[in-house]
Amino acid sequence: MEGSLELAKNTVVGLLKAGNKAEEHLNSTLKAFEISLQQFNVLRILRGRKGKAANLNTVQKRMIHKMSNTSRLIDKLIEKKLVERDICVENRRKIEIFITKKGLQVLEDLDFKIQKTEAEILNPLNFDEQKALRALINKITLKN
Amino acid sequence: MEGSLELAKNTVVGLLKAGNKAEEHLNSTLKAFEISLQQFNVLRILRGRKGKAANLNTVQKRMIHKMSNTSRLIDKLIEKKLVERDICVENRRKIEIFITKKGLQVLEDLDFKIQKTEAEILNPLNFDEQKALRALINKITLKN
DNA sequence: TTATTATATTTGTTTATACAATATTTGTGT
DNA sequence: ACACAAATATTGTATAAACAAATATAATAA
Repeated sequence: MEGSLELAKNTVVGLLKAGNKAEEHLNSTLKAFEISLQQFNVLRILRGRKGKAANLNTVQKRMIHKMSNTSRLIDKLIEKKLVERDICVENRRKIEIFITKKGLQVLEDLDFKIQKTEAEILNPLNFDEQKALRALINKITLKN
Repeated sequence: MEGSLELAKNTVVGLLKAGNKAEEHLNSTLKAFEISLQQFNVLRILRGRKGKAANLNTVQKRMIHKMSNTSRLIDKLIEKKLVERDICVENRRKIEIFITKKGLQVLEDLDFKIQKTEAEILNPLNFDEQKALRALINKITLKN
């Protein structure tokens, strides 16, 4: 019988490698657009809010990486005119971040390419296997 | 019925988040030992060779991250006297990397703590689920 | 009101990473 | 032997990340 320690070790290492491989793959797709995976992810988070503003905290919580310096990431997106930042009037400690039309346009241009990349990453898995994988991963990620 | 595009997107994002979460968890365990996950992983690769030397290429291929600059990572490990580097006599382009006794000792000190961390990461999954996860992940990682 | 604490974001600094360019050695073809 | 290409590792440089400290505002308590 297989040792559970060995299994856990292999599973964790595999998880890290799979995650990194996916990240590299996505980054190489994004490179032509001069946008990082992090930046792309923030744009998608903002688009998902359908016009509603997001403050830094909200964005940070949904980000892939922990990233204590999301401020600077937002700065980059502002430079590129993909998002805008306002000070929140009800609570001047907070900021409100919006995606711009240009940002939405960039996302639209990227959508298909990213879909293709995602499909390539998961290509060795059929539909049911993908569902199984997502379910297992969610168990890990959503706890706590 | 669920769209396969949506499934793929969620699965990939989940994979990235799970990988990063695991990485953060491991890094925080390693932090007390002033060793990074990358460095730890290289040490484990070298230990796995049981005395045989490894050249940079070999190490690189087994690393979690792609890392074009493994040289400098090795430099750090040498500074800490955890590994040694020689020029390969048969092919002077290559180098030979060994783990030192001190390196092995550090790994031994870490083994239990890392096992515990790995167990914590996978804690929401039972044995069979871990096996299923590993199998799915291997399919993704080992292709190509 | 004033001092204290908590919240939200930004900035400084150190370290790590990505990417490209540069050696250095070996292999190949002429 | 020589020129040229391939393999292997290292280094330079720009960008990103981690971590801690600082700033600014708001909430609370005395």
